Amino acid sequence: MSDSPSLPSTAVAKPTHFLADIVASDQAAGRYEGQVVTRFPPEPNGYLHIGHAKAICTSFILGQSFGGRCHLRFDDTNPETESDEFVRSIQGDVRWLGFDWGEHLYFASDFFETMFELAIDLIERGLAYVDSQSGEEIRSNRGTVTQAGTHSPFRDRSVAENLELFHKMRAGDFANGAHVLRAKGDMAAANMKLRDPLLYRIRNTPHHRQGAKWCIYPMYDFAHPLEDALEGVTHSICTLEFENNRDIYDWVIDNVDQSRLKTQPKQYEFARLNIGYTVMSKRMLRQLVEKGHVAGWDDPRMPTIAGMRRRGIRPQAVRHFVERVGLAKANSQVDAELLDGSIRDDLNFEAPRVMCVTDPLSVEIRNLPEGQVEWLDASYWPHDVPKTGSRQVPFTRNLAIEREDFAEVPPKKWRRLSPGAEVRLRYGFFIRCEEVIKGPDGKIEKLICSYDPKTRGGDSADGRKVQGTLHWVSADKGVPCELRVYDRLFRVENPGADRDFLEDLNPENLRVTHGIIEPAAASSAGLEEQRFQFERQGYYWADPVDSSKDALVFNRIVGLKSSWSKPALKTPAKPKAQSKPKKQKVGKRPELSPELAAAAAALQALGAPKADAEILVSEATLAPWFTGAVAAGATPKTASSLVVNELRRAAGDTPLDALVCTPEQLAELCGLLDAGKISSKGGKAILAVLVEKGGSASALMAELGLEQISDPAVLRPMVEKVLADNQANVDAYRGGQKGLRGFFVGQAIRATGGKGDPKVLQALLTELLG
RNA sequence: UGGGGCGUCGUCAAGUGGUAAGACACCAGGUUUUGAUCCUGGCAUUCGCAGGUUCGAAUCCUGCCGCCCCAACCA
Repeated sequence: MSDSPSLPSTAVAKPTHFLADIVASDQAAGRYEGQVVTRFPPEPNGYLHIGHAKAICTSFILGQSFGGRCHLRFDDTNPETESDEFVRSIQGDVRWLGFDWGEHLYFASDFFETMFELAIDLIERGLAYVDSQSGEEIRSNRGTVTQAGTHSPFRDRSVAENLELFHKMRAGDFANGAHVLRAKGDMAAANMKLRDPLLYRIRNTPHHRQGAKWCIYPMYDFAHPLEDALEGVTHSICTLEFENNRDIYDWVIDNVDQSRLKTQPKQYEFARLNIGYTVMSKRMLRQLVEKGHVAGWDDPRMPTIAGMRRRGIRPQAVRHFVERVGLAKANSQVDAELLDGSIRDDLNFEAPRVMCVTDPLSVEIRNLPEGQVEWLDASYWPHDVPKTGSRQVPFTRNLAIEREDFAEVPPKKWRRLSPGAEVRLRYGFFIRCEEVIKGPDGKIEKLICSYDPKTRGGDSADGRKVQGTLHWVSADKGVPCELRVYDRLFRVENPGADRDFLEDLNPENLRVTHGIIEPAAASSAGLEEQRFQFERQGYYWADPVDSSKDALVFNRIVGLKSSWSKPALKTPAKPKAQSKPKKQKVGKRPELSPELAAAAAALQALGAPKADAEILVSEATLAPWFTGAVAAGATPKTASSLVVNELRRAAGDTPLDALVCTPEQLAELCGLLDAGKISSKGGKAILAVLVEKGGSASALMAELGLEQISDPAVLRPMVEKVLADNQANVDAYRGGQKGLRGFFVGQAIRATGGKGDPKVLQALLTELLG
């Protein structure tokens, strides 16, 4: 679009999901003059969460990758819950994710005047009326899912009266709820949303952007399509629960004054994101904050964008996660592990490795004199991260190691420290534990160790091996710090499924410890959003709110994956593959009514198989095709099969009694099929043309070149060539990979230009492949 | 219950009549001064179930089963 050069469209890879298919085909068909405009339309009444991130990424990337754009629009049509605070936080969150709406920032409220005019126009054309029923009356007169609603007694008010009332509504002459504006829909519609949907309601409440200008506000179903159309949106993407609203969306677009609309957008729905062990609903998130279960909307345990940001997750990780999750229409719940994995993948190449002991146990190096400092060079990066850089780490007499890295009685396969054992201190020396000092309560207070000066850097001169490598920090030179280790917010995968969701809260979703960090890391913590990997512990960064130079506070962003856990604490793995119940009860096929049964029997008498006959009588337009074709000489079985299995699909949206072809033409096609002149595939190709244009089946066969080749002598060399050209697959097939059969059939059919008789081809293949 | 959707590996998800992609998880080996990373290999004879059509069906037809959404003056 010429007026919007703001979004670089080249950098974004094209997605491959179903919405991308729709956009691509719209562009190919030249709809919207090839333009693609999407929008992200949050209501400013809460903070954005990771579910919104999916919607944001989807809409922005879809727009950008097809050379279009994506708008940010605030759907602020309900003044009672909305505020500027949310407008600001949402903008910040979208920007943080890396998206830019350029000049295309909109507010539904900026369109209020236009919407009002459009509503007036609807009233003038008799398509909307002012209803003065109470809310309760409106509800009860709407009917139920199985019963039609009843018309409002006010439905037939004159245009003049409607106009007058609506203007008075706007003027503030009425109390909340006194009147509403409704569209004249269909009170008997199966889709409840179409039963005279509400367009406007009275709300004597000031609006966060419009002030006291309005006291009537448009409803979502009226406002949303208009916002889209007024902005020039082409593809309006939302979540599955709006599927039922699509009909009104279209109604509004179709019935409103067309000259005011920039585009005629269409709505498409995708499945919202769900993740295990957390909640995503605004209501539940608000409760967590308001009841103090978390410290705020940006608490690092929250699935909010603000929470993730404060936790230290980078937007790149979120975007990668959304990409991995995919996009479809099936309700689903993503494994929480996928998010963690995405965060680790991102940080693995971003975070320099440093050492921090999160739960210190004192170690005294007996043979290193007090005051002596061995400075050791330590790389910031492991061998497989292509980055360079290192720092000096002090090794002194008093050290700290992780309390859980020592076991007085080591379990099997223990690769850490234990009495008498030797381990390597990373980048440092080998040490051996010689003495364990306990306090009066029996708790281990200190380990007395010796170090081997000849192992400086971590390699022994004599080639002796050590059972493991531990991270450590000099207690003399290290810096104390607070560590906040976050775990899953909830202890069950589906919070609230069996009880109040608050009872499912994980009591250990935050563990605070006091540790010690090496000096080099301490001095760069908090600088330029510095993230670290604390070796063998996880990824951390300084909390942006609570950490300071004098009092370091680190958030654990995500732990490292570990294939080791203490046997006693080993978390029970997910219940292993409880394979689904293979059998399920099969339902009964409903009985045919006596009339239909008689009709079916008559068709059976004509030669139709029983199952086909029952289907043929199920729709009035179906049976004539069968009887007509049989009357024209078609074999009953072929005719019924064609009508039942193929005709309707080939007809598409065209009613069967409006097709241009005739039962006689169908009969001719049956004859070709029966005579083996064409394959079933060729028959379908002909049928597709027949329903569109009609004509002679045999003429079409000649025209389309579909006449079947059935002579084995002609086909054999072609099949032989296919096998010769695919020797590797032949070997694999003979080696037992029988699935390749389909590959050969496909190849053989292609080799014959689609004309080879599949039956003969199959026989040849059987013979030649053995 | 009427209507609208959706069922493909433990979890997501491609595939629309011709070899059941890929990712995460998992398992087994290898590298490793992080029990991490990385590398290699394995991981759906079968697509909710049952019939039918077809040389050939996850894909077409019929029926059934299961889950989600809709009866706010919320969005």
